[in-house]
Amino acid sequence: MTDVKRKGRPPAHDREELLRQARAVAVERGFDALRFGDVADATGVPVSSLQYAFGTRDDLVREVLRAGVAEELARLRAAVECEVDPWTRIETFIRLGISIDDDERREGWLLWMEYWRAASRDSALREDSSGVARGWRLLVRRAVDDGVTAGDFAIDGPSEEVAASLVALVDGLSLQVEVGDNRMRSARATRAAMRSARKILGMGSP
Amino acid sequence: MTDVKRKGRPPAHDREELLRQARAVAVERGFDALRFGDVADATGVPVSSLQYAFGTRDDLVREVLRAGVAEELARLRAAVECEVDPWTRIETFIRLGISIDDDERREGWLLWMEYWRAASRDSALREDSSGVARGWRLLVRRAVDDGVTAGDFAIDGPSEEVAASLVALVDGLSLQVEVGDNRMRSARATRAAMRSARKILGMGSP
Amino acid sequence: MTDVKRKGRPPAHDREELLRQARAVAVERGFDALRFGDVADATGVPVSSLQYAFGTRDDLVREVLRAGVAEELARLRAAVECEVDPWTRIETFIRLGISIDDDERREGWLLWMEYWRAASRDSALREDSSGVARGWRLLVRRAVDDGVTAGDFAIDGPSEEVAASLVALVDGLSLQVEVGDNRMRSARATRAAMRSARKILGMGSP
Amino acid sequence: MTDVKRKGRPPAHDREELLRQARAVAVERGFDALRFGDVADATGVPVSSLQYAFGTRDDLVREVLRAGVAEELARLRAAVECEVDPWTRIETFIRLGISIDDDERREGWLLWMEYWRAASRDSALREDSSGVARGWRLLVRRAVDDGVTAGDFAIDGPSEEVAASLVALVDGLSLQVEVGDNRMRSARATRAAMRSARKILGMGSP
DNA sequence: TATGAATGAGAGTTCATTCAT
DNA sequence: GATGAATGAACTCTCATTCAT
Repeated sequence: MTDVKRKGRPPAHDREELLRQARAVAVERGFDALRFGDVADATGVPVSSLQYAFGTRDDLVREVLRAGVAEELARLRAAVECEVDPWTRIETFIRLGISIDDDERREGWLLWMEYWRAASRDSALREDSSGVARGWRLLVRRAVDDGVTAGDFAIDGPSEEVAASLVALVDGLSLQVEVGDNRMRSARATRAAMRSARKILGMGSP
Repeated sequence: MTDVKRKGRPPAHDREELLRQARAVAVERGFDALRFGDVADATGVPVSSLQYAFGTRDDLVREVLRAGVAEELARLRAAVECEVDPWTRIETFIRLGISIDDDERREGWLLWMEYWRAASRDSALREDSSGVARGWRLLVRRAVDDGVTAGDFAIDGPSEEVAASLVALVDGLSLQVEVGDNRMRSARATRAAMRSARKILGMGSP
Repeated sequence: MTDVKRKGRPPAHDREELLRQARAVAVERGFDALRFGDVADATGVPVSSLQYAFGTRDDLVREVLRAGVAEELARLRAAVECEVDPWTRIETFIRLGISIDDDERREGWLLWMEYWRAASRDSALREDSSGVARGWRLLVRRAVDDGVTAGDFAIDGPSEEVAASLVALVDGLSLQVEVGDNRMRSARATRAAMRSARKILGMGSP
Repeated sequence: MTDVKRKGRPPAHDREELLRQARAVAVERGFDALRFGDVADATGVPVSSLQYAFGTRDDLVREVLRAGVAEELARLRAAVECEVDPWTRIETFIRLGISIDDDERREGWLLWMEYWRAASRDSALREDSSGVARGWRLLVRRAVDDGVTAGDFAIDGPSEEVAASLVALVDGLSLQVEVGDNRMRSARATRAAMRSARKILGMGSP
C-alpha cells in the first residue's frame, strides 16, 4: 500500500491455504512479527480481505497457531498409531519428536515454541492448548498401557504420569537440541531419550 | 506532551536495577511488547536515557533476557550446590525446577519461555544460550557423577546424556504444568519426575 | 466475518421506520459518526440493503435530518395550533421550545443542532432549511398577527420581524440551557423568555 | 504520506499559529472533517509532530474550538467595553453579533456552531463552554445594570435574565440569518433585534 | 553525559462502496 | 429487488530513533 500495488500472484481465497501461508511467514519472521501486510504480500490477497476473513491480528495469530499444532498433532498421531508394537510406538514418538535436523521439523519446532509462549499468555489459547496437551499425552499413554498389558513394560505409578514423563523427555530434549549447545545434537538426544525411556518403562538394556 | 508526564517514581539510574524493572515489565506484558516507553514509565527514567544506556530495542531485550536467565541459573545453582547428597541435589533440582505455583516461579518460567524463543531466532542470543544450557546440565551432571561414584546411582550410557534426560524431564514437565491441561498440576508433575528420575538413575522404588 | 453477525432484531423494511432508527443512532453517537454499520446493527437490515435504499452516506444523513426536523416541526405545530388564544399559543411555543429537561426534548435539540450545522455547510440542505425556518416563523407570526388584530399585542415594526425575534429568543435560550452554564436551567430560561416575549409584544407585566 | 513528501512551507512550530491554521482548515472543511493530514498539508508540519504537540485528534479539535471561541469572546468584549453608554454597548453587541455578511464573521459563526455542537456532546468541552456562556452573558449584564442605574432602562425581573434574553436574541437571529431563509438577512435581523432589545429594556421607540 | 523535542515509518482498523448473484 | 463478499482508501496512533543542547 506504499505506492506499488500489491500484485504478484493470483488471490488464494482458501482459508486453509491462507492459514498455511500465514504460518510460513510467521515461522520465518517470528509470530510476533506476523503482519497482515506480510501475509498480503505473500498471498496477493489485500490486507482488508485478510482482516475480513480473520478479524483482528490477534485472531489471525491464534488461528495460525491452532491450525498449525492441530496439523502437527495429526501428523505425529498418524505416524505413531500405524505401529502395533508398544515400544515401537514409543520409539517412533521419540524419533519424530526429537529429530529436528531437517528444515521441516525445525519449522514444526518453532511452531511449538510460539504456541507454548502464546498459550502461557493468552487464556483463550491456553484452553485450546490444554486439549492439545492431553491428546499428546494420551497418544503415549495408550502405548504405555498396551505395553504393560502385554508384559513388555514394568512401570511405577500411574501410566498417565509415566506418559507425562516420556512426553517431557521428548519436549525437553528437543529444546536442548534446538536452543542448547551444539554438543547436544539430535542423534545424541534421541539416544539419551531412548535409554531413559527404556529405564522408565522398566525394560532391560538392549 | 504524549499525555501523561512520565513521572512517578524517582529515577533508578542503576543498570542492574533498570534491567530488573525492565524484566518485570517484559514478563508482564510479554517480551515482544517490551517498549522503551513502558520501562520509562516504570522506572521514571526518560526514554532517551534508556536508549543512551542500552542502545537499540533489540539490545535491551537481549540484555534483559541474558541478565534474567543468569540470575535464575545462579539461584538454582546456589540451592542445589549447598546440598551434599547426590540424590538430594537431584531432588532439589526437580522441586525448584517444576513448582511454579507461586508467582515468582511463574515469572521465572515465562522468562525461560521467552529466552528459548528468542534464542531460537537470534543467533547472538543462541550463542549465549548454549553456555547457559551447558551450565544447567553440568549442574545435574555433577550430581549424577557423584552419585555414581558413591554407588547410589546405576546408570546406562554417559552421565552427560543422563543429565540431559533429567534436565529434559524437568523442563518438559514444567511445560505441561504451565501450558498443559489442569490435570497436570505441579505436585503431580513433581511426583512423576521423581519416579522417573529414580528409574533413570537406577534406584529402586523408595 | 466482521466479528458479530449483524443480527438481533427482525428487519424493519419500512423506510420511515428505518429513518427513525437511524436518527436514534445518529442522535446518540453524533451525526458525523453515523455509520451504515451502526444502523445495520440497530435495525437488522444489512449494510448493502441500506445503501440500496438510501444511496450514499451523505444522502442518508440528509434524509435523516430532513425527516427529523419535519417531524419536529409538525409536532410543535400541532401543539401550538390547537390553542386559540394568541398569547397561549406563544406560551406553548416557548414552553415546548425551551424545556429540554426530559430526554425526548434533548434528543430533539441535538437534532436541531446537527441540522443547523449541516445546513450551514450543505447547500442542498440549506435550501430545505430555508423552508423549515419560514414555517417555524410563520407559526409564530400567525399568533402575533392574531394577537395584534385582537388588540392583545402592541408591536413595533412588521410582525414578521417580531416573530423572528420570538423564535430567536426560544432558540437562543435553548442553546444556553443546553450548552451554557448550569445557572441557566430550563425553568429560568422559560421565565426569562416569557417576560421578554410579553415586553416585545407590548403586554403589561402579569 | 502517500508518496510525495509533505514539503512546501517552512514549519510553523508555534502552537498559537498552528491552532489558527488548524481552525482555518476546520472552518473550511467542517470540524468533523478536521484531519491531522490536512493540518499537516496546510502548515508543513509532519503529522506526527502535530500529534506530539496536541495529542489525540479529539484533543486537537477541542483545543482549536477553545482557542477559537476565546479569541472571539475577547474580540467582542474589547469592542463592547470600549463604549461607555449602556445602550451603545448593547447596540454594539447586537451589531457585531449578528452581522455575518462578510467572510470573517461567517467564519466566526461557523466556529460557534461547531462549538455548541461539540459542547453538547463532549462533557470536557461543556465545562469550558459553561464559562464562556457566563462571560458572554456577563458582558451584556453589566451594560444592563449600568443602564438601569443610569435610569436609561426599565426592566422586569433580574438583570441576569434580561441579559440572557438579549444574548438569546442575538444568537437566535444569527442562526436565522445563517441557516434560515433568505428573507431574513442580517440587516433585517439586526433591525428586529434592536427593536426587541429596546422593548425588553423598557425604552420607548426611537 | 543525559535528556527533551521532533519526526519517519509503519500497522491496525474502520468504512463506504462495488460487484456478482 | 436485495444481499453477502470483497476491497481500496484513509486515518489515527504508536514507537523507535535522531538531533541539538
